[in-house]
Amino acid sequence: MADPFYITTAISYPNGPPHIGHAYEAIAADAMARFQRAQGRDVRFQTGTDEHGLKMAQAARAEGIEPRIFANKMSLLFKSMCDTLNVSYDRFILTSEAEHYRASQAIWQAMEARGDLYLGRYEGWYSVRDEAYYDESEIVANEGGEKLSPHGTPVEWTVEESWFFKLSAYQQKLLDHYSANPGFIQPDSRRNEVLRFVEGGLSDLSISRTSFDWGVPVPGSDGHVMYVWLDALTNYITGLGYPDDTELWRRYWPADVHLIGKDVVRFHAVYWPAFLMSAGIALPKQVYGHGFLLSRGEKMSKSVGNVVDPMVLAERFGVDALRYFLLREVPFGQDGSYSAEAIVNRANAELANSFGNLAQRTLSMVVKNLDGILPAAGEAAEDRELLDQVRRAAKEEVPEAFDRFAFSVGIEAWLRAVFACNAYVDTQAPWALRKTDPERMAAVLGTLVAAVRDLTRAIAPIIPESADKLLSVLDAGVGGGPIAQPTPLFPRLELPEDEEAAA
RNA sequence: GGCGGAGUAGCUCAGCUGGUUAGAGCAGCGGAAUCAUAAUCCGCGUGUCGGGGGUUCAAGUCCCUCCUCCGCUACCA
Repeated sequence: MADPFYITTAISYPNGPPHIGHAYEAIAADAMARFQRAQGRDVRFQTGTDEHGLKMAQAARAEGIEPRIFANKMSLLFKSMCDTLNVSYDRFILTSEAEHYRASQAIWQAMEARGDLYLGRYEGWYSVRDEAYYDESEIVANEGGEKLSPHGTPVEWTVEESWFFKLSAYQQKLLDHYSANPGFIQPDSRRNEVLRFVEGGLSDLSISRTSFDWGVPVPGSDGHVMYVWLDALTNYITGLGYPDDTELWRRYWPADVHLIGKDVVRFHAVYWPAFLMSAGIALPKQVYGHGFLLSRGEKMSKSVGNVVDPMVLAERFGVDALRYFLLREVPFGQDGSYSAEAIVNRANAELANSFGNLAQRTLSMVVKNLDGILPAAGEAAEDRELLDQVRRAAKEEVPEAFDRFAFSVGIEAWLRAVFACNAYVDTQAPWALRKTDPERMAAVLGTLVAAVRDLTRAIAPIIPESADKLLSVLDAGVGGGPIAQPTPLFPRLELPEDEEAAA
């Protein structure tokens, strides 16, 4: 049986609709999942939403509905985003599901049985109106000397009973794990930050709350619900059937990679492995913290009004153009910049003009001059040379890069091969051969067909819909039957009027 | 404050353990071609490699220092 590969995204916090960052992570994880499937791995891919915690409870209250109703409603937006973007998840998990409660309580009890949990007191500046604790550094005083939260609400020093996890006991174990598994946290820049953080010492972690009740109840401790991150992280094993000894569990745990944003690296690279060690569960093989997408170089925020709705982009530019852009433009792991004109430029130059047009001109000539019958690849030196180059890109360079999340690197290698094909077309000039040497023309077109097929398969994880469309045309000709007159794969995009003004 | 990263052509960036005339893509300019979504191909890049100092036969590439930006983290008020 094929080698298993379990990949997860972080679960999204749906206190608002999905933004481009959620789409980015889902698309990257999907590209990896599709790539690994194409490599023959037995892939399990999980994503979902994280619905507990104070902010969700507050957002629900603002809409005047129950947290659970609100959560389910918002979660649907994320699921439908994934569906629209062709994100091929096997499991879309909701942390409000009953089985997730069971899994979260089970891991709690396993940690408790280890002796790592104790009841203590959590103290801090608490705002009754916000139902939230604020750090000392966030507190400001007004003219009367009254302490205020960042939102201007009064705060008071509050002491609350809370369960704690002995995170401090895991400092050395974590450091040992990091050094024994250098690839555990990627990229290296994130790894170094985590190392320094852990080396600096770990405090015990407050893992329950009594100030609100929208969460997983702590077993045997009325009034306490679990700290939202404890239950959120548990989603990765809930989805495999934990705590039951299921087939999924035996097959896919430990996960191959948790793909997450750089903002939540600490939760995944410090807290989660410590929880798992405590519960006696194997650790995931890798935590990969990707970068953020910036809007024209600036952080997206609701107040600036530059938050981008991925569904609008997909509608405007096409799902594959969007997927391609996000993975092509930004070196994965780093922050990157997005803009409408950048999408249009990439999609037009690389997808429509270079690759789409290569397929179009090739297939058009096959239909027009060979009655749509796919010819065999040529045997001349220049034919072999081209195919060698294409195959080196498609079967070595692209997979090597994709395997380590270096999507932009792989796509660049792919593009160089596409350029080589276009140069080959111009050099060979099959339209001239049509009159002088029809056999040679067929050999040239056959070479191109073979090249296009390899290139399409290589890029399929990035642009699955378009790749499938093209491959189905090519496959139709495999039995010797004629292929139909092709239609352009990628429309040339126009920059929308309002974006032109903004540019 | 501490730790880390970055500052290279108009733009985005490559440049590994120091070594031939510092590179790529995009944009721009010139030319060719006309099969194709006016889509392609070929040619053209003298930039104080952030500033200053130093080590070396030789430094974007090492050392010191200064400036700017970013990330993680600490702390004071």
